[in-house]
Amino acid sequence: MFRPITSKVNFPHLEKQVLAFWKERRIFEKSVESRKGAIQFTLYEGPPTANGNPGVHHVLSRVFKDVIPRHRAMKGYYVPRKGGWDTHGLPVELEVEKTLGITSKTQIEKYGVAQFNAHCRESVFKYLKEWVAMTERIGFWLDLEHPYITLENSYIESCWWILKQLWDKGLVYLGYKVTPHCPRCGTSLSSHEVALGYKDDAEDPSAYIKFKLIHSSVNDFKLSIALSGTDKPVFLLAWTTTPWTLPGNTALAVAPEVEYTVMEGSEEYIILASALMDKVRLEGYERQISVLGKDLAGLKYEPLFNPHAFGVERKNFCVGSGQEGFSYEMLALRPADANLTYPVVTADFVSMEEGTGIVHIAPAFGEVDFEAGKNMGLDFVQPVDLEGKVAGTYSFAGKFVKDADPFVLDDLRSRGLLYRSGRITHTYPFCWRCDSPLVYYAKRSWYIRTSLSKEALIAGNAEINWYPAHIKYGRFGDWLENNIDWAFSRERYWGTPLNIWNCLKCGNYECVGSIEEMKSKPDVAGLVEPLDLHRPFVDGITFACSKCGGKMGRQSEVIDCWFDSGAMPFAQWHYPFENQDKFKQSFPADFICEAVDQTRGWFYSLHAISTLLLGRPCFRNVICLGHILDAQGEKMSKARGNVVDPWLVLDKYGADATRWYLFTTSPAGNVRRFSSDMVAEVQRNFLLTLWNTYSFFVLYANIDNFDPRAPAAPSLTELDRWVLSRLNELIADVDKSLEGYDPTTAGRKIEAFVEELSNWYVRRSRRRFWKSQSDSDKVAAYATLYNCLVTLSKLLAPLAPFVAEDMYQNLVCSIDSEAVESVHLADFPVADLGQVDEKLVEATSLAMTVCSLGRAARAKAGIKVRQPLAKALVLVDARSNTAKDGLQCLTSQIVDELNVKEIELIDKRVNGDIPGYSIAEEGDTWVAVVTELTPDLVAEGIAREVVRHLQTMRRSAGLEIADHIVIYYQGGDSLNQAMSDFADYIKQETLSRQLIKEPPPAGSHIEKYRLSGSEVVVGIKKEAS
RNA sequence: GGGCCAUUAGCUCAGAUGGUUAGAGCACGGUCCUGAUAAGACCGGGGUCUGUGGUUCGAGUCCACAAUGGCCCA
Repeated sequence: MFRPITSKVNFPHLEKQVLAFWKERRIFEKSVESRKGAIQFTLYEGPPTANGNPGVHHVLSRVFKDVIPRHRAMKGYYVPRKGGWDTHGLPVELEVEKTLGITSKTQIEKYGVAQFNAHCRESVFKYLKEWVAMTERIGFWLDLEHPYITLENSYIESCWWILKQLWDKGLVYLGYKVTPHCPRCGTSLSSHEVALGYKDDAEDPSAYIKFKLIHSSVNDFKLSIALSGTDKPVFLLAWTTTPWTLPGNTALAVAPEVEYTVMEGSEEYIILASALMDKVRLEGYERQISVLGKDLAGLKYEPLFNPHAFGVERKNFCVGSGQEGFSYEMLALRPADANLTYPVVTADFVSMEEGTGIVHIAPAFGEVDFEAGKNMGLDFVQPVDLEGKVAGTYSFAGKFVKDADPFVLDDLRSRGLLYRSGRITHTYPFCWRCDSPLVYYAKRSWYIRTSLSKEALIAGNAEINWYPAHIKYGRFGDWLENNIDWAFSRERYWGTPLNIWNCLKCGNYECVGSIEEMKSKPDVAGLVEPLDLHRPFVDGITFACSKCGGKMGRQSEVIDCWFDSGAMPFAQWHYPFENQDKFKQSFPADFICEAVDQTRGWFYSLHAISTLLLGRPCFRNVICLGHILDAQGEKMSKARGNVVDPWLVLDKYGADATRWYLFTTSPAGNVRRFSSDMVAEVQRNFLLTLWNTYSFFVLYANIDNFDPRAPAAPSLTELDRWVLSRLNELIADVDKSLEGYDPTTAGRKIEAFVEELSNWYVRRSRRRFWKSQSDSDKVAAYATLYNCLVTLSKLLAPLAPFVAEDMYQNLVCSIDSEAVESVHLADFPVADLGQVDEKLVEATSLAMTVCSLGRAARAKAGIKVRQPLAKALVLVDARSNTAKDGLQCLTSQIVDELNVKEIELIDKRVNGDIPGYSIAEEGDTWVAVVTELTPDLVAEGIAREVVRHLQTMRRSAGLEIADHIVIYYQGGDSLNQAMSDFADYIKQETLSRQLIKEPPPAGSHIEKYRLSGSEVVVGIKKEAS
């Protein structure tokens, strides 16, 4: 006996039982351990940043992370799955700042770093609970009992080791980086934060500035001819929206191959790009000559503000060097120079879209400017402090930069250096917290020299399979092609502390690669036991400089948390300090999976660290998921209030429905809209169809005491052979799709099969299950359907693990004590291609079309299917004998389905209407049904009508399917005729022993209705058994 | 401003390598079927395949440009 199945299933309830079963029997652990010794298949878990409650998008990535390993485990691989948690980083700090009501670094330091970090640690563990609960509920099998946690000393130590390796290879250096800086908060913002604060309607000055050329620097022939013998000053015209940056100007840039024009006015010459003359609208000037941008290169001009005259330092870029090849960028002080000039340079970033074609460069502000300054050895002048106030002795000194703008312009105007000024609205970033305009500011930062390994990064990427494929040479490939060094230090508190110490006496830098190394340094002091490798505790650790014996203190920065997560292939095992074997077995990963935003996040940090350290990639296959939007296509955000809580969906529809929806509704890489209505649809359309097929089987198999262990009856019908053919095709398709990291196609194929299984195989087989004699045909039907359902449970297991488990437990474990105790411990099905009969599949598909047309033909004539008809004429592709032959074998199925006495396959098309026939056609297929009814056919129709009523009555009387009844009836001639002519048929169909032509006795279930124009009374009574 | 992806019915999605009349599910209206079904069948309404050019005998499909949305970066 199988456990009886109700058709009214509650999936969330069922899933909780399955979860309890897995937990109690430790099925996950067994699914891993039972394959020990087999080839390993490795998943790297991209650690979730545990700084908030998990959302639907986290469910998405976690179910995709789950399905592939489940499949591989069933295929016989050893698939350990180590969980992990990303616990460091700015997001965690921000969350804590919010709860503490703190908004700046100064406040954090005042509050106390130790206490602040203690909050961070606590905050992270608070969310871990939520994450564990969600992970378990959705059936993501992951070892959460032994996860790696990035805040643990062992993890940090591995990170230190990695950095030391890179240090020893000369890949770590100190440089400058232009970062978006909030002058009010006094801190840099991450790119993510900057993205939060762009405003499209920021209003700023739009000023055209005149830079006075040093006449003697003109060496171009054309230019010198044009300007010879004149005393009129020559100006280069540049445009800016940030006048406050002008004191930092140290160069002007032109586009080398673009034409520039010298315009002559009454008092002066002005040079600008020819293409922009109309936009700038110089009035009262005449065109003199034209030259190319490169002809202007090398010209010198007078600074607008000579920094030396205003008490501001002038520096330039150079390279310093330290211990063992360690080098760093530095800015060296330049001597005061009253006759200072700045150069005109060429650059490819000069745009002809706006401005004058001559770009003002201030290397202290703006990344492009800074890079230009570094590459071309320009001067560096920083006239603004970190609070955004102008330094020095300018007339506008002490003012906030934006407030200084009008004063800068006034100053220039008074000296005749402002050509024109106005206002402009454009896009500009503001601090998302305090709304201050951001200032791009060059700051010191530690770098990893990834650009040196660009070729290796690109070569490694060639070995990785990306799903979808376009990421490989698209978003990720482009990112690698444009690789720049990784600025990995952060001036923050909660993170892996930077393991670089600096000698306060001689300036020497040393990188510490392990706890032991640190402890064994000469004169080490400040160690606090138990050791906590976080700030502020590591900040106090000092030791003696290996060069001069001076005191070394730690650089105060922490390491970018992307470095933490990218280090996980090593650090999750505390490699190389422990677990060297485990590391080797699990490197590289076969599979990783995250959303597309990780191309520059985790995908990159993994790839960069692995390539720099070992020269090869650390993952072979990667599914790169699209993002989830709300039902309207809007991004989900707390501010919009459109975030879907995954628990609502999980509680209402269950994890299988949610998983199935996420797998099948659109390809993994697509952006997708999430709506719980769609999850409901998946449940109705797929899961319930599957469930009903399963419960149908159990219902009848129990009535007939079907035993799948009995020797199979080999008398398979065409219908059985068809469904087994489809089943084996399905096995091959699903296996291939999952091997190819495509759960979407796998799920869709299963859906199509379940639809056919339910609506063709079971529909067409009902009579075989229902008939009273237990012959070999019936056994064949049971065996076939059983085979389909058991196989389905295994095919479903990776995708919908809960319902698969329930089916397997009931269909297999309940009757076979030898069977493995869970479907997830079973072997994945292997297709038997010998059972695939393509011709039969094709013929059946044709038969389905014929039935569909036959029903249409009946509908046109207004004849219900219950009314038998004498004959249907069928014409299939006239040229194809195979189609006709194939159909010939299936006529019994068509006869049944169309309720006709006979099918005639004809060879020639009949054109036009034929009297007495109703016709429907589609493509090459043509079906006509005879509409004429004989008295016999009418009587049979009535009999079927009666049966249908009786069946409904049985159900509404609450009888069991196998209960026997007695029938009482009264009615007109047509009823009497049908009851006597078709007595056997009626008795068999309705399980009745007697048909009694009398009024129903008391206690019968009675119905009155009209049949063929006369009133009938029918009663049924359960027969005492 | 740059890059990548997407755009097919009211909604969610299919539509190798270009080839008859562009499909499915949901939703809607009607009819039918049914002792597994919360389902199913048939019919119907609903499409300038985002737009504009181009290549071709032929374009939803290939190319260019544009629009809208999303993501990443400025």
